[in-house]
Amino acid sequence: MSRAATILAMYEAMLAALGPSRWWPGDTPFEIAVGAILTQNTNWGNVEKAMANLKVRDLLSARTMLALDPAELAELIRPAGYYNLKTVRLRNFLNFLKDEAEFEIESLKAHPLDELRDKVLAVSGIGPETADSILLYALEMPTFVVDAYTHRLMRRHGLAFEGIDYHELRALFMDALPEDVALYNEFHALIVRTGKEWCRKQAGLCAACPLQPFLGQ
DNA sequence: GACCAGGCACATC
DNA sequence: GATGTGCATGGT
Repeated sequence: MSRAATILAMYEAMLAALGPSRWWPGDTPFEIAVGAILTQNTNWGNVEKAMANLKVRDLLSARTMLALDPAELAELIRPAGYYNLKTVRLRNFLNFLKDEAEFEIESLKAHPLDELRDKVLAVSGIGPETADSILLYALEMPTFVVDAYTHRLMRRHGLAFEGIDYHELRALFMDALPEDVALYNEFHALIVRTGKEWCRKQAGLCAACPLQPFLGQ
């Protein structure tokens, strides 16, 4: 089987085992973008606590959050960890939304994908995974999200060389798959869900993992 | 108490 | 250009 065919077959296997994901967890494009920043190297459960702090105070809008005292914002997002750092990163992104979109995140959709991706990546604190998460899940633009689970999965299955970087791994998926927002969305979600369930950092591969049959291909 | 979780920027060599 | 380090909470 070609690598592209294997990748598609792995997708089908994960989908059959887990069912559709309905990602990203978040009600609005702005909420999704905030979650993408807060979840950097952090358990999603902690992010939910921070999001709840913002939501219950009705602060979940770009204009409102930028007007907040940074120290207050930091206290609200504290459960998400790295809260001082993430306060700076969030504010960098909020200023970007103000300058580039007059606080209307969805207006960013008017930009061509590659151009917008470069602009978002230029925001300090937004790296490739966060940028792609925002573009794919908040703005529904066709870019593939690579994360630690994706690296681990592809390495363990011998589908990517050791030390492959973000850009190369993203290209590997985008070359193998048709350009399809819904497919990219579901694929990344399934990789994360599969990783959480069966493929933690130090765990061996579990026989029950839907991807077990693909080992060694 | 150690390890882990949907990264990123920056320092240093 | 590669490698190391700081950032921090909460669950297992």
